[in-house]
Formats: sequence, structure tokens, C-alpha cells
Amino acid sequence: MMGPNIETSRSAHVIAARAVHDPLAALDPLKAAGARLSVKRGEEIVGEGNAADYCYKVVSGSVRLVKLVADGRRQVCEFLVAGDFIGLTADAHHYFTAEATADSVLMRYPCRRVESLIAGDPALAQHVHKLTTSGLRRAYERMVLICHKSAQERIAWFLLEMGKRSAGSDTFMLPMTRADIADYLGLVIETVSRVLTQLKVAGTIQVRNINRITLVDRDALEAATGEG
Amino acid sequence: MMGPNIETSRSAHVIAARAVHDPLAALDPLKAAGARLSVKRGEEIVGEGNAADYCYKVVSGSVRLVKLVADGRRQVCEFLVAGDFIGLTADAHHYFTAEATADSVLMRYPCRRVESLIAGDPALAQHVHKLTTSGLRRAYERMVLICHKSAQERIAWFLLEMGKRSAGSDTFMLPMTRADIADYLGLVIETVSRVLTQLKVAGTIQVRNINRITLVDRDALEAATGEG
DNA sequence: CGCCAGGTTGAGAGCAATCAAGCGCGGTGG
DNA sequence: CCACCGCGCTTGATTGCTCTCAACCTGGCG
Repeated sequence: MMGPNIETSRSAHVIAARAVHDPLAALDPLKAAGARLSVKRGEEIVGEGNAADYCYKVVSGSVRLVKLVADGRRQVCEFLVAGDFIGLTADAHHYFTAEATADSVLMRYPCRRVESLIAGDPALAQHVHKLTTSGLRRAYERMVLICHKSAQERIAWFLLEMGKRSAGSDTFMLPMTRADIADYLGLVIETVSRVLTQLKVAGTIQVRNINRITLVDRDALEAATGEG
Repeated sequence: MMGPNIETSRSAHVIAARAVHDPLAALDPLKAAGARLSVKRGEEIVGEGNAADYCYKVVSGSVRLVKLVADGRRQVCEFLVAGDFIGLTADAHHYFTAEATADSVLMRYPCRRVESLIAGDPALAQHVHKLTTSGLRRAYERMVLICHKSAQERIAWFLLEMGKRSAGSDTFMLPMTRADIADYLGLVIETVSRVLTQLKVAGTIQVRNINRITLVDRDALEAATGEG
């Protein structure tokens, strides 16, 4: 844990400078230590309670963070896409299960290596901390959504959110099942299906090939979120 | 801004050693820069969207982190007690409102000072990161609670949680109103009141002076959470 | 061609929200 | 000292949104 410190502190300013453009570029030295792996839809990446030996970066595809409930139900805590990190928990164990919702490619890094890299680079440390607080902010916002919004409002919000992730394109694929969406929004499959049908017949969205969505009327969707 | 850095980097190993007992002892150099302030019940400490100039540590009392919804409702995202931090967000703005649920005492620190201190102390940085991930873990767990548990189960869980905070004592004060509890658990005041009454008549708890709770039958409460 | 997982649609029930009224206690002022 | 007031809490009656249970559909694949 002391070795890497020496090496990274040597060029702290250089790394900080690069960080302006891509803070995570500071993780470049990890390339050699990282393993590229492909996972199929439904495959588990980390299990809740597992030792946090490795953390991951999503290269492509889509990942869900879930918590499993005693009675067999699930809570989808977050959907991750390309660029997102899994398992930078600063703890000895993962507190969630991560599974691919679609065929995905990941980079796997030893947590110890990442941590020592972070320890030697305050700018990187701050960026990683920012990623976590950002996750916390999103979690808080979703609590509002779940506790104070109707099924229609939640799904309208969700579709707009997915739209933003697709670089603003009006047509995009949902890389997860209705069950995933339901468990993410605190609903059941049937309710998700019903609301999507309602939005479809109202002409607000189009649904093709099950998971291909087109946002026809963004204004109507915005209005349906119950915000402003 | 430079003063603390020099002082802390000088004795990094000493601080790391102390950190075993109290990692936040590394914040000691801030004592001089910190201001002690008292806030009354209901008073706002930070407002959502405010510039993150200051962060706070709860010395005594109780604080709620809330998000305000357009229609006037609220979501209580977290309750904080002595020792907890407010506003270590690594961001320019606070993404929640913080208010005292009871008369409280806080220490206020300039964020810049704290950040530079963190930048010079990897062990402290990791500890702060750990605090944030811990908050995220709690948020995820509460999503499970809100989405998959009944009103009875949520309140049973809440009472046990409050019991743990009281050093395991069976009798303790709830430092917040029914409205706070409701907004924390995704319920309404009336439901909280009804369930507390049910637990009272069932002999599971005692309620005295409105907010003084005694856990009479912990086993029954555990069972009522719907876990194991 | 048949299977199966994922999705849709329908009927009905239930839990918590809503609406409404009343209670209890602490504080304040006459 | 007592009457009043107001906030927080309790309790009751009713509504309604979503869940549950159940049947059926659809598309991909061996």
C-alpha cells in the first residue's frame, strides 16, 4: 500500500492537469492490471456480501444494481451504463448484487490497486467521491419519485431519463425488461405494462419490438411527470 | 489554506495511526476554523441549491435531510445525529435541505478548508468516502423498505433502528414529529399514528409523552419487520 | 412445430391515502 | 389562576390507486 504512493506522488500535478479533461484518465496505469470481460444478459457480476476484491467499469451494455429481499422480490437500486463504475465502495464487501441487464463488456480492476492509485492522487480521489455523492443524490431523487409520484408520473420520468442517456435521441432501446423497470420504480410488471400501453394509445410514445421506444410527444411526457 | 496542509502532511503516519481509533481526528486542525452554532427545532441549516461554502458536523440534537417536492410535500432522505456530517458533497451546491428536527448544536467548517485537509490525507479521504458510500447503502436499503414493506413493517423497522441509535436502550425519545417519520418512510401522518396505536394496544411498545417510546417486546417488533 | 420467457390484458381485492372531526398539551395573555 | 389558542396527534369514514390473481398473447429458438 506504500509502494504505489511513491510512484504516483511523483507526478501528482501532471495527473491533476489531465484530470481537467477526464479525471478518470488517472486510472490509465491500471490498464495493464485490468481484465476485459464479457457477460451475458442476466449474468451476475458481483454478489451482495462478496469480498470487494475487484471493482468494475462498464465498457458497453447495461448493468443493474439490485438488492434481493427475503421473500424473493428485488429492488433495482440503479441502472449503470458505459462509463459507470461498480464497487468503489471503500468497504470490504459489496452491499449490492450487480447483474447485466443486457450482454455487456466490463473492465475489471483489483480494488487494492485502484485504492492505492486514489490514495496518491487527491484530484482522482475527489472525482471518485463525486461519483458516489452523485449516486446518493440520484437515490434521494428516486425516493421522492417513489414516495410522491403516481405510476404514470414515475414511468414518464423514467422514459425521459432513458431518453437523456441516449444522447437526446427520440428513439432508443430499453436495455432492460419490464420487471427491471418495475423493480426500479417500485411498481409491478403489470402496472408498467399498463402505463406504457396508456402512453402508447395516447400517442405520447411509440413501442416497437417490445423494447424500442420512440418519444413522440416530449412535452406531454414532461407534463405527465407532474413537475413544473 | 496552506497552513493545515503543511501541518498534516508532516505527520501522515501519526494521523493514520490515530485514524484507527477515530479517523476524523485528522480534522482536529479545523477546530480553530470551525464555528459552533445552535439551531432551534425547525430551523434551516442548509438549503437545497445553496452554494456549498460550509459543511457541518452534528454535535448534539437531530437533523433531517429533506427534498421538497413541487406540490408542497417533502421527502425526508435521512436523519442525522451526533457525529454525522452534512454537506461533504464534493460538489459546488447542496442537493438537499438540512433542518433541525430538535434543538441542536453544530460545528460549521469552510468546505475549502476541509477539502484541502482531505487532499493531503489519503486515510481521511478514504474515511470520508466511506461515510458517503455508507449513506448510499442506507439509501438503497430504505428503497427496499419503501417499495416492498407494509406500513407496519416499515414502522417496526424504524423503531428498532431508533433503538439501536440509543445505545440499545429500550426507552428513548423520538427527536422528530410524526410528519418527519411519515416523510421518511413514505407514509402519511395518519398511517404512522394508526400503526403506533396498533403496536401500543398490542403491547409491543409503550408511548409516553408523545415521543417517549419504550420497546416492550423486541422479538415481536423484529417479527413485524417481515425479515427472517 | 411446440415450447417458453417475457409481455399484455382483465377482474377483483386490499392497503394506505384522503377527507374530516375531535383530542390533548403547552404556552400566552387577561 | 383560568380561559383561550394553536400545533401536533389521534381516530373515523370513505375513496381509489395499485397489487394480486388469472388468462392469454407474442416472438424467438431449438
